[in-house]
Amino acid sequence: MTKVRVRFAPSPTGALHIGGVRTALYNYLLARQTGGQFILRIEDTDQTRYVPGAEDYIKEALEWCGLQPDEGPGYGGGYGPYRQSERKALYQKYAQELVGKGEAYYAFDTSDELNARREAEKEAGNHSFRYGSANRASMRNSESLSEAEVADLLANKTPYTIRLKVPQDEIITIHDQVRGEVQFQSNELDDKILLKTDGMPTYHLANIVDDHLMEITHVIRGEEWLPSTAHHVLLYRAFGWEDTMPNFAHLPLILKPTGKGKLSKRDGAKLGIPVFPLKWDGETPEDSFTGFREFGFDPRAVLNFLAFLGWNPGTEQEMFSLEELISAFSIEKIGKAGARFDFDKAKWFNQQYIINTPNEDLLPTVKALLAEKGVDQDDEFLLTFIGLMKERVVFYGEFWDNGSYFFETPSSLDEKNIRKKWKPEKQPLFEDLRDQLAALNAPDEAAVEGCVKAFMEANELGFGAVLPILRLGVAGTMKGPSIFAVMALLGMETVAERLTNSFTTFNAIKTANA
RNA sequence: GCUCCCAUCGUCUACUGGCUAGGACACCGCUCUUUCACAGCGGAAAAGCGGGAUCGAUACCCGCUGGGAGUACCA
Repeated sequence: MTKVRVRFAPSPTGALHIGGVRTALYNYLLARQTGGQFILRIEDTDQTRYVPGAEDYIKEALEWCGLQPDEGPGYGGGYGPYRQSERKALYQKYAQELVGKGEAYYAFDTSDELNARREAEKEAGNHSFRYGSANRASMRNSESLSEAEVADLLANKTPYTIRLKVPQDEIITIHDQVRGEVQFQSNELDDKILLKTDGMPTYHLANIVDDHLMEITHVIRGEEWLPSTAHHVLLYRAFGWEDTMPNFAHLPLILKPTGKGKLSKRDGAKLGIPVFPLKWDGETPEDSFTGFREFGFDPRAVLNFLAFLGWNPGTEQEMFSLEELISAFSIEKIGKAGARFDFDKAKWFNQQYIINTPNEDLLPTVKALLAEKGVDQDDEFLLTFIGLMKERVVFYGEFWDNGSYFFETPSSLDEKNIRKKWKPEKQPLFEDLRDQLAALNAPDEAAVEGCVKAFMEANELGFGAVLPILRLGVAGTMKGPSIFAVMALLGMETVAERLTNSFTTFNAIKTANA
């Protein structure tokens, strides 16, 4: 396979959307698979939309996912700078080159004039006004004005844009690796602005210049770019770079979980699900969002989940490590239709990852998370705890949420079940069991089980009469791992103490309810 | 409005010009477990519609419908 150079080129206007992470992933996979380079380029040519911190967010998000760029701002590489704002002079030079070649021209129409024209056309019933070959001559530009007039306007520092001179009556064919051949009629295309009045390039110019200079071989990006690809092809042609034009692959969009349209940050807030990799602290609460990381996702699960949104290996395997994705990935297998964001599936992936990760590998994450809750337990205890809990956990945070009773007296009690199961008259019996357990010397799970079973037999009691009381008394809940294992880990001292206190509490609950 | 893209279970999807259209998530039931979960087993669940070409179409072509994107001195 030929070596590739691919780029992920986000705009630093806020938090990186999860769809962007998928785009980055696909680019990364292709680069790794071929021994090529994965490049991060920051497209910050719109100064009005620039958001401080967004670039750091993008990098942190990629790194959290394990998608380290080979080149990019802060990552080195011989094709820099990788921030478009630092390449301004370059774009101006290339824009001028195009004007010189007659492939682009100066346009002096102001935004206000253009808006007024659009309005007027609309009133006249023309809903699709565009600045293009059909009406270019009636606008104020170096195509319609005399050379002297243009020279004069330029000499007077009249603000201008540079527009691409789209040819007339041509069919532009693009070859998309996902969609096949797509054709556009050039008369439908407008003369896109390449250089804005502030001297900054638009996406179209900067993108083509950079992809060319950075020797990009494959452009893998969202489907929203498909319509403007015709312009991009025209640009390659205008520069005479057709022979090194990259391959295009336009990815299907990620759609809302329910309803119409593509996934938006509002869906996250509305449905209480993350749509960003990491949390984003905006200026206002409305502009602040949680991320998959904060939700308790393992980045491997996020990647695995995202990989399958719009791509499928064609086999029935679903769990893929990054390494496996690298070798299995292929552009040909990317789907064409938009994919709905299915949070349930994301949860399932996460659960699978947690279950299938060795306890030792889970330890650092779980330990850090418990430390925040003030837990200070030795690794041996924690490892057993993880083994007991991991198949009952979907998000990392649930190790604490569902297992805090391993570290402190249960804070909440399942009163409903206590009322149902607790028989005050049986208290002496359970005190007897408690004492028998307390007499055990550091028993393991089997020993605890043996003790309880012997007790049940001696008193002719069934599991249903004893186990729920033990569970409720020790953990406060009916849910959880084997009660024998829980007690063995907790130790008999703690067990006896909790049971003693629980009997009192149980009676209180009973009488309060009576 | 105009341009472009898309169309298999509720969701993500597989396969194929001829098969009971396969898997996964979610859902329902059973087993395991007197908890929860995991796991196993089973169930319900799909080719949008209409035309063609073909001996035969979910598959190829056309139209319709539906969905999506673009249409900025935003990316």
